[in-house]
Amino acid sequence: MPTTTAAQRREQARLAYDAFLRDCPTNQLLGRLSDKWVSLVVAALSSGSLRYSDLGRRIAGVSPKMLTQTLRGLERDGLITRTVTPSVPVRVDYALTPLGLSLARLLTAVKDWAETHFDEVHAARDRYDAQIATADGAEAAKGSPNS
Amino acid sequence: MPTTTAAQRREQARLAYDAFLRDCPTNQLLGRLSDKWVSLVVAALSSGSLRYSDLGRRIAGVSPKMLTQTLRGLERDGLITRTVTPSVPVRVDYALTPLGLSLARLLTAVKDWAETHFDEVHAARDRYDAQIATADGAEAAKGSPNS
DNA sequence: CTGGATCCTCCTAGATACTG
DNA sequence: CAGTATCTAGGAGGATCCAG
Repeated sequence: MPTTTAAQRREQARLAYDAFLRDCPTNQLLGRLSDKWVSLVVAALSSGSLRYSDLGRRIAGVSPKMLTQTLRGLERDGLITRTVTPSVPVRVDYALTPLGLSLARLLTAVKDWAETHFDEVHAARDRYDAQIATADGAEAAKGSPNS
Repeated sequence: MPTTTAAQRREQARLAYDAFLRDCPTNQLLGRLSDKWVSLVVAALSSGSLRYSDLGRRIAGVSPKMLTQTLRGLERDGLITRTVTPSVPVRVDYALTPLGLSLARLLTAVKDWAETHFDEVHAARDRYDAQIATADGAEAAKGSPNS
C-alpha cells in the first residue's frame, strides 16, 4: 500500500463533498451568502430600489464586472428583480423581491449580532495576540540564559 | 480632464472602503463568516466538542492546513476553545464558547431559511435559465431566416 | 496525533478597454 | 447609461515533508 492513500482518500472525500453540495440546499445558499458583494448589494437594496450606477456608487470599490456578476446571480435566484426602462439612455432598476427581503432580514440579524458581540470578539483577539506574544518571549527567554 | 478619472475615483473609493472596513464590525464579522470552512466547523462543533482528527474526518474534503487555519482564526476570535491533553499521543479538543454557540444559532437560522426557501430559489433558477435559453433561441432565429 | 513550514498551482477578483 | 470581453497579478488553498 503506497503512501499516496491519504491524499487519495481526501480527494475522494472532496468529490463526495461536492456531490453532497449539489444535494444540500443549506450549503448552496451558504455559498451564495459567502460572496462578500452579495451582502452589500442586498443591504444597499433593503432601503429601496436602485439603479445600476447608483449601486456602483453606493457600494464603494466594486468594479462593473463584479457588480453585474453579483446582480445576475441574485436575479437568477429570485432574490432581486431587474427592470429595464427603454428610455433614451437606458435605465435599469434593481429591487428586492419578497424572498430577497426575507434574506435581507436575516443579514440584518447577522449585522446585529456582529455589532452586539464586537467588543467580545475584539477583546478575545487582543487576549489571544498578547498570549502569543508572551509565549514567544518566554520561549526566547527559556533558551538563551541557560545555554 | 483625462479618462483616468473614473479609475482613480474607484481607487479612492476602494481605499475609503478599506478604511470603512476597519471601523465597521459588521463587515469584519461578515468576512469571517464568508469563509466556507468556518460555517462547517461551527456546525460540526455545535453538537459538542470534537478532536482535531474527528473534525478532519467529519468535514469532508478539508486539508489539515485549512482546518488548522480555520480553527486558529476561530480561537483567536474567542468563538472556540482549544484544549490540549498531554497524553502519550497528544490529544486536542475543540469546543464552542458561549459566544461561538450564539453564532452557531445564527447559522442555524440561516440554514433554516435556506431549507425553507430552497424550493422558491430553485424554481426561480429554472425560470431564469429557461428564459435565457428561449431568449438565445429567439436571438438566433431572428437573424437566420431573414439574411 | 497534531500540527508547522514550504512550495506550487489554479482560480478569480479586479483593472482596462470597448460596445449598444 | 449599462453593461461585455479580455488579460493579468495575487492570494487562497492543496501537496508534501518534517517536528514535537
